[in-house]
Amino acid sequence: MGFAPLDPLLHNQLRLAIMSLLVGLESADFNLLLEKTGATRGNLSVQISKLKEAGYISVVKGYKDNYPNTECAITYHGIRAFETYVASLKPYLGIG
Amino acid sequence: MGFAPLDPLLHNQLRLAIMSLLVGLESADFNLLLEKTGATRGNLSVQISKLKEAGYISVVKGYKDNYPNTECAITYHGIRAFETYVASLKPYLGIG
DNA sequence: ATAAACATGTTTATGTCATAAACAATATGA
DNA sequence: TCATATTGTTTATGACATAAACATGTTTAT
Repeated sequence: MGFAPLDPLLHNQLRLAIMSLLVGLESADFNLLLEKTGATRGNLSVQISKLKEAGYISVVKGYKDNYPNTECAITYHGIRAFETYVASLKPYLGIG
Repeated sequence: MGFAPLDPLLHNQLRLAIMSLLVGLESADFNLLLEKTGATRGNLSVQISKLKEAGYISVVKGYKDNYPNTECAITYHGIRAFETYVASLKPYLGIG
């Protein structure tokens, strides 16, 4: 029942929300994440970059209806990290 | 299933560990928290101060075996905040 | 008795990070 | 063509987490 270290990348409200959404979706574009998380565009852009940098999500830039479109999806590595984070966090919360 | 804001004071590994320990104990002194959390003294001191400042814990300074001793206990307000935090976090984790 | 080592915390300094504001590029509509 | 909207990126800054340095007193060794 010790306290395991928490992945700093996931221990952040916005990044965690992004990951939480992506584990339940095939993929999500920038605007969907924007709407679901309530973040600002700037912040969302930065945090997507960090998650991509870590290999937790894949990011594909394309176009949709003539406009730029950024499509995000969680990777296998990201799923593993998310699950590990959740498991590590539980003892802190008195769960499990 | 929206993402509620997370209490920034509790969304920190060390402060959360402190609170997690205190909800399960009558009280704990500085050294016990030090040992159980694995934190440095400086960091522990700072985070205890912040939790006290917020009224989440009470801090009583006394002496034990001739040495300074800092005894911490969670307050009712702290318990409420912790429970709220846990409840708010669950949707992020896909729990409940 | 004095110095060295130990015990318990606090304060300060600094590098990192989260965030919003400013910017860029393109598209659409009047 | 000018203004406005859409989609995102870059930058600037203020807050924060952390460790190092410091302060105060105690015990032990000599």
